[in-house]
Amino acid sequence: MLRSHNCGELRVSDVGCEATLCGWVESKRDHGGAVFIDLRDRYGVTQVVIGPPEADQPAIDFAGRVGAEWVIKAHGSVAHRLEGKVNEKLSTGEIELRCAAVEVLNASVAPPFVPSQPDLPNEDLRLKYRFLDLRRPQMQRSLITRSQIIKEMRDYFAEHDFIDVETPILGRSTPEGARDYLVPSRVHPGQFYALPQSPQLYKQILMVAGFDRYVQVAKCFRDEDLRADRQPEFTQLDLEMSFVDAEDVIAIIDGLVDRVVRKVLGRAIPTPLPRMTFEEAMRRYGSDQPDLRFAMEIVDITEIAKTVEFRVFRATADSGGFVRGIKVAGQAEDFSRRRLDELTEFVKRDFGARGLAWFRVEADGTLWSPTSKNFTAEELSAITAAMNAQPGDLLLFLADSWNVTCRGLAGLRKRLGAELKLYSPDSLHCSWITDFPMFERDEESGQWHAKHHPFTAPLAEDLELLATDPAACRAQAYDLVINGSEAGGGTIRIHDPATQQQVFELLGIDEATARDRFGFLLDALKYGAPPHGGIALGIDRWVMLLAGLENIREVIAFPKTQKATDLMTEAPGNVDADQLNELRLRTVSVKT
RNA sequence: GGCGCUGUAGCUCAAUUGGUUAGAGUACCGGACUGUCGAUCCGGUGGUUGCGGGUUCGAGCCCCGUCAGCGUCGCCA
Repeated sequence: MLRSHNCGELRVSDVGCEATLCGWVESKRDHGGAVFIDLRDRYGVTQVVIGPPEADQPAIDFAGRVGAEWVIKAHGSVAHRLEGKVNEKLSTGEIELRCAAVEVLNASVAPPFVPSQPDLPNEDLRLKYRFLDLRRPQMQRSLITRSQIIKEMRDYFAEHDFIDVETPILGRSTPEGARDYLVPSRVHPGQFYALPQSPQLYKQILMVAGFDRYVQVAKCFRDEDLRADRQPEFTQLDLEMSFVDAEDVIAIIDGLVDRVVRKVLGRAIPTPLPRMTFEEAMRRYGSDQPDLRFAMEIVDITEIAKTVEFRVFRATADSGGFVRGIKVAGQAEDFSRRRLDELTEFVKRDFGARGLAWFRVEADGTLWSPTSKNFTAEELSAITAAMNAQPGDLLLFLADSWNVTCRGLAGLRKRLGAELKLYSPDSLHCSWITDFPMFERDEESGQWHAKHHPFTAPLAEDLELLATDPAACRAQAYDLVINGSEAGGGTIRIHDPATQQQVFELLGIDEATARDRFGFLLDALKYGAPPHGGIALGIDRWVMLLAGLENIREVIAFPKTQKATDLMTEAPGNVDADQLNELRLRTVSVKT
């Protein structure tokens, strides 16, 4: 090692010792006759002093010429700082390293920004110079937290008899699901591998093979548009277990959550984690990933709406729609017309709502709204009672289809929760959402789609509904939700060929297609497949949520932009004509 | 693909209603300085206001297009 200590460990107890430090020049204070350098590495910052009596003037002048982000080595003796010169901001602030000279290991050109800069540079600049951005203590903390979380996961599963098995990155494209990233085959011109959206099929095969408990930190790829919490390549903690039901998988993950939160955050989270069915989540929060850090539950006033004059409510309720709303406690005064117009625009634009009805609860407990003249006093007080509204509250209602009221109110809830700071930044709420529907119906084509994936087993008591009422058929599926974000999801799988066949038929996957795309799984299921199930956890999201960050790029060393490019490497890029020829590929331009 | 926000010196930002030569801090360069820790002091370099077009006597500011980053809807079994 070029160093004897790191830049975060020297203390008063080391005073008098010799030490050699290596690191980056975080800042330099040049007094002509003495130079102070804050030397930074992953572990911290230590002040290095080059001045008399240790250093002669040429050495001091030399030290004065080092610049920001130069890499230097400093050898000297650890000394108490002078009386009253302790720096409270540094863990090493009671001491300094007094050196006769510094050695430059590598100079740096003037960086476009420095890691210690208080205002973050624009994100495109951070991504282009990621090697500088990653020097920032915040980024180092995030990636260290990520490493710790993964370490705890691996330890936990190793202790529970899980076997880590790697599965291929070059696989084959399967129908349904997200858009695949494709890799052309040179050996088989015109044919393509697909990068895995998840190791789903492989892990089921591993169960058939008798591995019993499988785990993997798996890179996954989905060619869909990005979001603040979504990257085209991401990492899952993927696992699968044999001879289990949903309770067993949930129990294992409860234990994992407890351990990771305890070991990494030093906090306790009560387990078993609370659970809620899909139906309840949609009814109370309008979302299958509700943010349970705050209440603001949805209230259904459709029955009241059926009796009122107000056409928007009445017509919706009478034609099978729903009138549902939320209460924004104590905010009647703080929401101007303009702000309410903004919310109206928001639910129209983002969720296709026809409008937003709102009421203020006046001091005397009566409701006021631009449309309140369309209601009788009795109707208004019925609404007040249903919403359990108090003077000063603001009531927001959507009158629409079930789906639009769910999505719109969930959107409002999420937005208002953040804007009004209805939860503390460090609150952590984990819960399970269970009993998802097996299928969703495409509203236009009427085609059924698997809500999770086509290998998901129905609840035993709903098995008959497969044939009679697919919409009502619930799945043995469970999602882990952390702070309103989907942090994991899994299912018990179908291990019976007849049921699998039935599901494929419903999904419109004919036998030939099924055989072509995943015949190997169907074959495997015939050779003694144990009942099995599992789950995949979104590691990037776990880290983001546990670190209290709002963006997944903050926990990924080299993330992609919203247009799926890497600003540092400039991927994707062009390739040589030779490479394309070898693959029998040609690009075509498409007029837009 | 739709909607929205942002783009001014290397970096972070300012610039009144559309009005003089686009400013500040920091970084950088030169100089001074022995106890600083956002060092300080003196001096200096640095601008096609993302790009293209338009309106106007006059555009950083208004309009259209375009590029990039971000947020979001669609999409994400």
